[in-house]
Amino acid sequence: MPTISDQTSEDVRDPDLVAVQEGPEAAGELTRPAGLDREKILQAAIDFIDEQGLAALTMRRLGSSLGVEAMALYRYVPGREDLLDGVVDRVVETLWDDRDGDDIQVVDHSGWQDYLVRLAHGMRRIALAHPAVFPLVASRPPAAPWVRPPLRSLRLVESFLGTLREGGFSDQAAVAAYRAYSSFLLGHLLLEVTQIGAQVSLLDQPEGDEQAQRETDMREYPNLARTESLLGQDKSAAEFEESLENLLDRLERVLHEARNSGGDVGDL
Amino acid sequence: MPTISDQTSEDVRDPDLVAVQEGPEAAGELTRPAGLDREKILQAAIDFIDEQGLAALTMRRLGSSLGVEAMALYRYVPGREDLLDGVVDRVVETLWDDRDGDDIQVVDHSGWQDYLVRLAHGMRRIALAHPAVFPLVASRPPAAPWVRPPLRSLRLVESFLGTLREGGFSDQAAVAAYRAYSSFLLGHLLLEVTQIGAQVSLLDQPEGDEQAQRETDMREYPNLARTESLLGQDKSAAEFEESLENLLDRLERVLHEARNSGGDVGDL
DNA sequence: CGCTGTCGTTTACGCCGTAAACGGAAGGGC
DNA sequence: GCCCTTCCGTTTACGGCGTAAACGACAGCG
Repeated sequence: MPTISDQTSEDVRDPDLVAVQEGPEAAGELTRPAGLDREKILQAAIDFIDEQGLAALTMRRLGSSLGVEAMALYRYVPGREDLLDGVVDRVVETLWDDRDGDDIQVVDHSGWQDYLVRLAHGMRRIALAHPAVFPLVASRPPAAPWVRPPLRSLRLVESFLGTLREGGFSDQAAVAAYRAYSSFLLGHLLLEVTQIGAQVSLLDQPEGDEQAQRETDMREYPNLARTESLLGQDKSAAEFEESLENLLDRLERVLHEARNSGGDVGDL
Repeated sequence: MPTISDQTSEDVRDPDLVAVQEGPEAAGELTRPAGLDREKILQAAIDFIDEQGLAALTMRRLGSSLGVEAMALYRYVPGREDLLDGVVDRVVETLWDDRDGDDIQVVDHSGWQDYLVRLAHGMRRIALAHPAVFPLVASRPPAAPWVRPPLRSLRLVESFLGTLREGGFSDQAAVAAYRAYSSFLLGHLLLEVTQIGAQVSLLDQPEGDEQAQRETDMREYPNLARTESLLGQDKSAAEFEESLENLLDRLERVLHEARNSGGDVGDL
């Protein structure tokens, strides 16, 4: 499907120009995706995963979603694996596009706590915006062993460490905080998007006799049966804030203890 | 490699019985993998992933690792996806085989704190024993939306909730603890096995001129450059204990506050 | 006009998951 | 002994995958 009918703005233009199929640079960059480039392909891949899921993404299908044969993609992308890496990079980079994103890169924050809160909210926004892409962000092998998902870029880790240093953390404490923080973020966000995916996939196959089967299942699990409605509730947002605050408290405690007792700045 | 040489106990047996290729039930279940069954296939898949990685696992290769054509597997396993589900189940079930595993299912513990510590150590043992399988444990869609990886079985969640109830938690607090605990476990363990994988994969391609390239990279990242050796250190075990203790402290605080102030047992 | 470089297409290959038909041995009733 | 069913691994086959390589078509430029 090459972008619905035959276009609107083009039909008005000079006939001979239209006849030669429209040069790629004419009419700005808001035309249809006729001319390929790497960014357009990556964005199309992100959209595709958001809509059809990661498993459905193949080079052939991605190509045809761009109105092009699969092999055309290989002029801009070395292969499927590199495409996925590019998708991850591009998604993570949207962190800087955020209203809060600007503040993250600016050196002058309202303190490291503010920075960590903004960063956490930014990553959560990304995860929720692309729940089907986030597992990729979480599990693709990082550039270096110490680049921990979901904080997947050197630039980001650099700003993280710099901010904590300015906040009074020693190098050791900053690194320890980086690790604790990334564990928290990854665990919470991955579970949150997994839950979204599971809820969606359960709607597909309602099954006929779930009632009888469930009761026999639940007979052996009284605690599950009793708390089922509680377990089903989604309080992700509140739990996220709670866990985040707890982590900040913990970091603050470490920081103050280190200040008061001089010596060992400790491993958090 | 069909379990070293040709066996010991079989060679002693009556020749004509041995000649007819050995019936599947004879000589116990410790014979070579001649007769297939679902458990043998799942174990072979786990071994295969541990050795060659998840991406290398195909039905054809798994078959030939068992000395059999790919299609033979389909008599015991409905398809590849179900095979992977089976792998996850089987790996998680080894939790009960542990020395501590026995204690986990026994009702009478030395308190819920002890239970949570044993459970955490048990899951960590599994993750480290099968680092290439663990991402599967982390990311496969769970049976129900509220079954949160890596605590992937109803039985496990049931015993978790039951233990906390016995420890004095309200249903709400127990469920909240379950969520906080699974987030912590998933985040920490997934990052720990990712790091293992990354270190291994970096050894494959040492590259010639990494020195010059790294320095140009690092010029823009002073905090990274300064803390590089710290970032490279692996203190996963200590951090795991630290985070776990912190989580237990937090839960304990919630529990006591709820006891003293009666009313709202809160969301942790 | 023809040369050259750019970019999408065509063709082809080997591997994948798996449906379906097949063959041959095991075991049980006559 | 025989045959017949049942079990279980193999063979064959199909469509889809990632991607290497050859192939036009067309734009810009001499």
